[in-house]
Amino acid sequence: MIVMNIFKDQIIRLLSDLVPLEPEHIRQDLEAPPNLDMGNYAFPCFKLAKINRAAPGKIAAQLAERVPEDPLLEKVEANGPYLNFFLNKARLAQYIVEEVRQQKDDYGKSDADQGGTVVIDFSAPNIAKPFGIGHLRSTIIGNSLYRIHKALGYKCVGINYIGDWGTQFGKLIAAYLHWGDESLLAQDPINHLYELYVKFHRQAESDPSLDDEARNWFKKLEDRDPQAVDFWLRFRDISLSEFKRVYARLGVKFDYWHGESFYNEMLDDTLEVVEELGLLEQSQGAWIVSLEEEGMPPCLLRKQDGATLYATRDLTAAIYRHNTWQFTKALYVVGVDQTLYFRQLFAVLKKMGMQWVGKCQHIPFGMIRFDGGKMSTRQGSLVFLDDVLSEAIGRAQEIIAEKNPALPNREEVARQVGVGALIFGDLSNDRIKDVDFNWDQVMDFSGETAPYIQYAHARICSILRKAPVETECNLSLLNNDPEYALVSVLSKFPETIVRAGETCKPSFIARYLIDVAKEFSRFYHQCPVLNAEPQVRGARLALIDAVRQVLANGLDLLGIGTPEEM
RNA sequence: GUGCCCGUAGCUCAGCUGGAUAGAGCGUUUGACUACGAAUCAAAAGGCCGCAGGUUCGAAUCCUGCCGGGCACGCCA
Repeated sequence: MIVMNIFKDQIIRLLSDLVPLEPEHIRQDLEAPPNLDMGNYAFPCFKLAKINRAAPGKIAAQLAERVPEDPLLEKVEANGPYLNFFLNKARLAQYIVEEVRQQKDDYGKSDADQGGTVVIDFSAPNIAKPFGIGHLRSTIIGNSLYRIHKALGYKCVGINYIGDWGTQFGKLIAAYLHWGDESLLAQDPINHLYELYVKFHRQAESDPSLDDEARNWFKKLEDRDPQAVDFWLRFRDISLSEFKRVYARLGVKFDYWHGESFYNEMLDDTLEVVEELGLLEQSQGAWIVSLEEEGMPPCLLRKQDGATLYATRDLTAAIYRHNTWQFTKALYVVGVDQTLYFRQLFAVLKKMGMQWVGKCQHIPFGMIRFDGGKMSTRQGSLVFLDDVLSEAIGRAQEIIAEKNPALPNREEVARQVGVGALIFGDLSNDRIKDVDFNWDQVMDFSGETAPYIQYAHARICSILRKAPVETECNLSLLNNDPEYALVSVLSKFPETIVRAGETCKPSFIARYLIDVAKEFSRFYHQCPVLNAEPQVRGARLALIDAVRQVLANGLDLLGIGTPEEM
């Protein structure tokens, strides 16, 4: 039960007695005024104006007269064409603060086991390449969506669909055989593989025979050539252990590490089914599914040389996942550049009669560019995620050394703050937008950032260490402006999570947390807690405890830690 | 060339599915630490919401056309 609905439902009840509209209709029209001194809810009277053929302002004024007094409402006022409802501040404070403090970690969440299973495919780094900041977006957006859906009562399955198969391994093997160095590989595996990968692409521009060589090696790999498999296993292990280190720093976990190679044994079955359905046709030596009717280019499932493609594996993976989890939603957190590809993939599934394809959704995000250009592994213009993490954490350490040198547990706090800043910087903007990677911005911990929110949280913890929350307190004393603004913003947490889940946009949570932290900072500067008179002090302690809880719950949904001191 | 996405303050971005005077942060200028942590707060300056039409009582938001940028478009993933 969401406490805020008590107020909203009551307003709808009062209005539906006075107005010729269905309650659901009223609920839809009810909106939030642009700012608090216009009330908590506003009912626009334009539609009524049409029905009654009267000026909306006049209707609002008449309604204001006729709305009966109610203990939940302080007042109801007409403001132009709007009917504004002001909630009883004392009641609001009591209900909200009480609710947050009772539900604790669960405040804002929906009832468990309501929505079935959501499978989330995210991160999916390519094992032949280093972990660049390009993969950061999928990783943290997916991680947050996982947490948000869990909060909304879904069971979640997080899958890291590692790119551990494909032509790029042929390239890597070919490159290693040409220029590889055993001792370098042992010493600094990631960098060596990266150099090989870059060199391969540079050389292949002038020497196309390298590409043939690479394709050849991949074909051998698919045919289980022992030497090829041996290389593959080695490169895979090196990359995997490196990735796991990065995920640990980021604080990201997965339920399954089913990479592309996981589906190898099932690919023939998939192709067989496609063929039996009469969808497979040969074209220019390759095997394709035509999507002409759908107005799209064909989907390639087998190359001329017989090797499989990304789509073959993705098709198989989708079917496997549906068979295994019977998901109600399957989210693919993958860049916008693959939009057409996913439309093709889903179209093929549909042609195959997989009705559940409607539950599959591509969750696209914009590209990261660097110095104006697209970041490219091939050209070697890659920013390593690990380096970015180190820089951000280092920056946090510097600030701690300067401001709070006695801080216990400095290492972990610096990680939470530095990594938090990085994550928040990404999640706070609409995921569809391209982002320009900018060191200054990443290193700026002031303003609308995770450290700002964490700082508000730490300040609250600091006060609560000095004076724990009292068991009995009179929350109806919370009725001045800053207190009221804080209570109001706290009340919006549950609906914010719902919205973030429905749209798969964690940015709504991030923006919301800025609002909360900002209201708290205002309150903090205007309203003393420890030195307030005893009654008020008790109520304010409870209030800030609720704020602390919401900040922590919200940051957790973004995958950001909340240190008690920083 | 075709299709999809983006265009809001000097910079980075919000703007709640069409509603009230278009909002933040950074940067700039100016104030506030012997009240609970100044990674903070308060205030000022800063806008033809890319351009032009259209729909509507009402448009940054929806439609059309243009301009600018990005991405994708058969043997990569």
